[in-house]
Amino acid sequence: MPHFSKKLSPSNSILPEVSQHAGDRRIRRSKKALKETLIALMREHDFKEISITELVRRADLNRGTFYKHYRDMEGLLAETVEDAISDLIFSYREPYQHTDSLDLRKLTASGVKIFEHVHRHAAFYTLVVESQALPGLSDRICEVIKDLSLHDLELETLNPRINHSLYAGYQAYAIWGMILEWIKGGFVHSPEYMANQLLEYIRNRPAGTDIIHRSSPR
Amino acid sequence: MPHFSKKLSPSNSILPEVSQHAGDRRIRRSKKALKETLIALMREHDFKEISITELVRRADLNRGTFYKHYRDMEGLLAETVEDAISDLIFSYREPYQHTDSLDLRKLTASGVKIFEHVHRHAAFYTLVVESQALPGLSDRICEVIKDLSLHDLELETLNPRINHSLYAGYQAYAIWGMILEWIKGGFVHSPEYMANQLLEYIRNRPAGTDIIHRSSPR
DNA sequence: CTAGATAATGAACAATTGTTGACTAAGATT
DNA sequence: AATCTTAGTCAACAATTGTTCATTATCTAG
Repeated sequence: MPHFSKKLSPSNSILPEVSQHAGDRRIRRSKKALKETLIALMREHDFKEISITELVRRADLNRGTFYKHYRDMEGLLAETVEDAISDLIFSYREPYQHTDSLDLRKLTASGVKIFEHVHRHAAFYTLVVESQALPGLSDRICEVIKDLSLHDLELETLNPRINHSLYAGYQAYAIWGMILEWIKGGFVHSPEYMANQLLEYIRNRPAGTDIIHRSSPR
Repeated sequence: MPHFSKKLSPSNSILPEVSQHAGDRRIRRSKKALKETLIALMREHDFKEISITELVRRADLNRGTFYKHYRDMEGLLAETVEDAISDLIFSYREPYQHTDSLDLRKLTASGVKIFEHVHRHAAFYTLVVESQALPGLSDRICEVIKDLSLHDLELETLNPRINHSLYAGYQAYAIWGMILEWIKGGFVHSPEYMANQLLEYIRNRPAGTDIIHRSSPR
């Protein structure tokens, strides 16, 4: 392991540690340095204020190195986000080995995994969301959630009156909406609480929505 | 009903025609020119490619004029989006005069108005969403939907196990998820269809979500 | 209509951006 | 270990950005 500057934490634990699939060690080193420095700078200034010149100066890299790998600042942030996404996808796929045939369990198991993923990278998500910077972060994440949950739900949703792609968008963004509230609230709830809430929202409908089937409760 | 086919309409009907509350006519003129030119340029290049220099050249304004009103390109786009938001808020508030006490009606009446708003500005929403540019457009719109629907739903949602702010985020982003699918699909559905789908999603739960209470229906 | 206010202009300015080419250093492959 | 490949460096470049200032044009208040 080569020399790290002692200024900040020696290993930046915010970064999801992915996209190390580049063959060349030099590329890995440079990209990692750029991502870590970006995160560090985002803790000090708004994303908008960070200049590429300052970034590479802090990362102790030549400016040309940045442009060799990224088109612009958004490109770097996008790849940093993509690293988190990879972990999300991995986390999401996992629980399916040990689910039984109950659709509800499947859905909430997925939900739990998503919430756990976000919670694991809480510092990262907080930073990115609060930095206004989101280069389509919401959209990218929802795209993933949508694809993943569409894959599950379209087979289960028997009601022929329901438009599947619209419903997938509905569900995916709904979950993301919960996550945003969670983030903005500073993660005061546990991932399990979040999953239980999701379950609650799907299972129980707000007052007045069950007009048609309402009967006397015991 | 916006006209799509023609290349460049003489008066750019995409712009929601708001934020004209600035007292000085010169400011109104400049801002309007900048917004219209921005829209025009976004039909040609990606948002990222548009330079302020080119913008003001096309708008026949001095570059200093731009900086007098906006911090940067995102600022201009943000205000353009804000104009649409104003119309959304207005549209949303409207239907509440003639709703009865049924919460479901209230909710779908709100939904209808939101869908109608988006449909009215279809060209605008398509442009902004497809331009990747969204300076937090999703977030801004959902913020509005959330505030508006939270105002309605928190009083109606009797279930004490439901976290209201989380639920508001859930509902707001869910609607936005539907809208995004709608936009990306090229508005093949009518606003009424969208509202009916929303109703369907809230009223009917997907198969398997009613496990616990499932018993012989009677 | 006049006078004060201020938006718009035009010109400078340092700084940053995005790109290029020649050169050096490091890693991958046999 | 030798060598082919390519990442990283350095310097230069035009272009754009963001800012300032004096001047002119236009608006609003009275």
